[in-house]
Amino acid sequence: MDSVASMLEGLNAAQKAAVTSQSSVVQVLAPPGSGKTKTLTARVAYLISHLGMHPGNIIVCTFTVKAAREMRERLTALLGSETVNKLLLGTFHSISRRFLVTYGRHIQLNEKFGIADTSDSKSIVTRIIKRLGLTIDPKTARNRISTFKSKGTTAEQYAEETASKVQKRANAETVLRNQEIVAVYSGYEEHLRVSNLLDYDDLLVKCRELLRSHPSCVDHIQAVLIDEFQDTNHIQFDLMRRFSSARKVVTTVGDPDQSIYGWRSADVTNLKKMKENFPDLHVVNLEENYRSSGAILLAAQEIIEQDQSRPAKSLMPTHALGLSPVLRKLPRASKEAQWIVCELKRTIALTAGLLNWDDYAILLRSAALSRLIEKELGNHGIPYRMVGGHRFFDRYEVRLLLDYLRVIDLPGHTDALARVLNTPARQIGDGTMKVLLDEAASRQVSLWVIVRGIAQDSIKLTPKPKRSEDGKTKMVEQISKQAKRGLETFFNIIHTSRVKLDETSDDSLVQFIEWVVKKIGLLKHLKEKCTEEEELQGRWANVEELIANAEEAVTKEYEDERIPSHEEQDPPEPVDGSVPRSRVETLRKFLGNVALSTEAEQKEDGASTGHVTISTIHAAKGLEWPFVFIPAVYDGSIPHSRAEDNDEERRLLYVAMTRAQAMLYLSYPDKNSQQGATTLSHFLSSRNITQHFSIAGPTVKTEDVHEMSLILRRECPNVKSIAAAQERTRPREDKKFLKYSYNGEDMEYTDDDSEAESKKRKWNSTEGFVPPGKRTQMKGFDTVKALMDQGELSTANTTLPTSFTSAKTLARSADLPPLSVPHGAREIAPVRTMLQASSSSTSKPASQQQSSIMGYFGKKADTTAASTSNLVLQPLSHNSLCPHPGREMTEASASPASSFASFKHADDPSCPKQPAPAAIGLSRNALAATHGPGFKPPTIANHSTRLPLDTSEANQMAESRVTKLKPARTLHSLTTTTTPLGYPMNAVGRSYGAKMSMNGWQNRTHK
DNA sequence: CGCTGGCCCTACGGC
DNA sequence: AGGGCCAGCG
Ligand SMILES: Nc1ncnc2c1ncn2[C@@H]1O[C@H](COP(=O)(O)OP(=O)(O)OP(=O)(O)O)[C@@H](O)[C@H]1O
Repeated sequence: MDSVASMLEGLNAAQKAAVTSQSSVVQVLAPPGSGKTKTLTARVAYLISHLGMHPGNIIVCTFTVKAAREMRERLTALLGSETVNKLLLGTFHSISRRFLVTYGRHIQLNEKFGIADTSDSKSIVTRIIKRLGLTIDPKTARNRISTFKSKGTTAEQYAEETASKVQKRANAETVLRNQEIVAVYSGYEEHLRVSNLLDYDDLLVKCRELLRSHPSCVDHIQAVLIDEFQDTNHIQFDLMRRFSSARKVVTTVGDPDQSIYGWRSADVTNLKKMKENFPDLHVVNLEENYRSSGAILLAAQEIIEQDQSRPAKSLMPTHALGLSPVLRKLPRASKEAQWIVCELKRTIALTAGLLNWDDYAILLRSAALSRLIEKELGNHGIPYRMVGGHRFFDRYEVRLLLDYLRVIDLPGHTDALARVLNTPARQIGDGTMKVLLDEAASRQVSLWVIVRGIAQDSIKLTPKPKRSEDGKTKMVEQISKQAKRGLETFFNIIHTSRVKLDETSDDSLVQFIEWVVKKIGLLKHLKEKCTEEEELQGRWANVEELIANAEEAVTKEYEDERIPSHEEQDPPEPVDGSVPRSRVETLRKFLGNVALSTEAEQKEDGASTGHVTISTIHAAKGLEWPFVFIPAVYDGSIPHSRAEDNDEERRLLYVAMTRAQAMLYLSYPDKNSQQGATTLSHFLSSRNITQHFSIAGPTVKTEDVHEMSLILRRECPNVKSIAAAQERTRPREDKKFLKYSYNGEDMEYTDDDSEAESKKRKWNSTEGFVPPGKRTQMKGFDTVKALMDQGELSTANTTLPTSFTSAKTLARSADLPPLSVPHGAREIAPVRTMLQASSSSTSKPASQQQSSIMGYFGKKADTTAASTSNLVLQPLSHNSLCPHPGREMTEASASPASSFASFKHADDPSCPKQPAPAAIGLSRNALAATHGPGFKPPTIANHSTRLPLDTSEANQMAESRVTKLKPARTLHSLTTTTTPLGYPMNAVGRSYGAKMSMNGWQNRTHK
């Protein structure tokens, strides 16, 4: 079938196996960047176009709103928007919400329910704690309650548990605390119930309740697909089972190493529970990484392998080693921000149009770290966007308007009501508020009923006796005249708005909101609040953005509120898709979307140059960028001082690093914002790690740009424009505060010619940066080059610096099997052999080499390791240096344009027979392999047929490289062959990748 | 009693 | 940046 073929285009064999699996339950377990999401997407397409499933009968769950958006885009490219809009696609929460809106009445749920967001929950909990005079911290209480809910423990169950503990005379203090929690928990649940609110956990809990008692709601569901399964919690697992109960067709993808949501009860063991629940589970592992450069992966791999409990797993780069990642120390956070921006501007200029601002991301452990960076970006007029963290919908002015809308929709929403009742000020202060709330409590009605009653004079509060100054007592109204007037004003706003909302009219939701804004006098209120014009502008712009967002939310064709049941699943062509539902419903849908999305979706204005993304690491999950900066990598920030799970913090760093495609920068300030001295994150401080980093950013030579274009699969700017860019760009080198990184002096490097030297500096964990002259111990990235540079190619000549006392290290490398080869390696052993063999051509000291390779493949040796490992030390023949025979090799060596490495030889007599052609060839090959036999690797020559780049120019480019460019950068390509980075997958009979076993994953998930 | 302004504290992560 | 708290004023 042609459509299937096109659907499978660009997938490797293992991915295809997962996509086309005839097994009903498929689980893809694979490392970052291996194409899990891509596979899941293709599987959806396969289920629809090959197996003929109806898109309306397929549930696709992602973990974040952003991921859902990304998935929607990818699917739309495959299937077209009409099909994709019918899918039940979204987060667990949004899908659950839709089921509850549609069928909630079956479980006595008022389907007009509102959603209690974080600040609602917080204020409810705080109020209860105050009312009961408890001592527990509201945030702790809220977290505990959420944990109970997501594990399925109800308030009653927990109360019983606690009671039984009391009888067992458990620790008195804990019992007391638990009793407080019991009280808050039940009070909280009660409050939600009477306000007709569901909190985030309730959406899942209630949906499960619905499906438990009415499984027929999902009778029509033919397939369930779930991304990022490692971050699902107990209830979500159960929901997955129930969603799929009719056909039991499930596809999940996940990676235990990327589990970063344990703090909200995500449970990695859900991965292993799949096997228990679905014995005929088909497990597919993917091993090739298509995202990142080899150097980035080496560094990231080294990080994750610090986790001792983690089994070794393989992760094969498909790209060349690429540019060395950077780890940089700066004097202060403000300087760190300056350096980042400087480096941003330098690299975007030097890459001559290869990149735009969209290609940069700055990933943060906590959102608060963004402020200095935002300021600096603003100073330089660089467009940026903050994702995650401090939320747009939590801004004062946005929140205020939203709360009004929520009260209009649901006057029983007491918390929202309490927040807006006296904003803008209406003489309804604390005193009045207390009177109103007490009255509501004693009458057992909502606050709204009291407000309405007083405003309409149907409720009159009896005056209370009060002692005046002269000692006499007299009767005083509980509600002052001014307060009463305020209540009337407020009631009027809500009431008339509500009437307007209900009446049939052609007005859109946007017009309605604008009307409400006027009615509130929001602009006037903001004018009074803001002291500066600029602030007002900003806040008003936010209000406008919210309104624009409402328009968008409503015009979205997908996410019909109600889930079409199976009878009506293929409804006759809608008379007119735009027939509006009632405006109340539209408003409710908008408010629901708001509560379930972190950020307002923003439209890009016109033809822009894109924007830099600033994001929390959590929110960056599943995404990728060509250039990634991770500032503030110091202890206390990451791992965060309040984090409970150190391993999870490490995985967080791993996730952040593996977002990068071509270039990765880590940095930290010497002093944190409170002037306290910081230390480099202990995840990064060991020599094993720092060896993977350089101190300064790349020089960005022509060949670097070319290599980046290969990694990014983009067309490479031509030589002329790159040269011109280099001519233009100032500064050309990354030297801002470089000296500080080197010796801790708070001074800026000015223009001088010592960069070349400083560029060679590498990290040393104990001494900071070691000047190149003193450095003798090097591994990994720069080893080969350095050894060549220094002519130190034998063990004897390589002395270890004292800071790197090596007895232990050497022992370690000697004791352990020298190479751990992943399970699947057997299939590609001949190739690997060549690669390993070639690596010894540099006569690197065996111990160094081993630990470097081991570091890549994991500490725990595989059983296959021993046999293969011997090969490392085998002598090699020149032939064996060619890892990809046939056409590829011929091309690589014959066409000057196809390999930079080949020029290295012409140029550099110090390495007469380096296996350099393999380097670029590797990445080319990898590309070719993933694109099938017909694929032409994007060499310059090929570009000339596709680009408006004429042959003479191409020749020029090739020539310029031969004659003019100093091929310093071939180093990294060369190094590619010294570690088993990637392998030419089309060189051997190719059952690579597809392994239907749990492999290394098994160990972890069966713990 | 309520409003306003100023001060300090405090910020992990997100559906 | 926002919330809580206090002082001073209407
Ligand atoms: N077979 C392939 N050939 C070429 N590129 C691929 C292939 N599979 C995936 N990619 C690319 O690799 C990148 C990462 O893919 P994807 O986001 O699906 O990985 P992932 O496993 O979901 O990563 P993560 O675990 O970080 O979410 C994407 O740019 C994707 O287009």
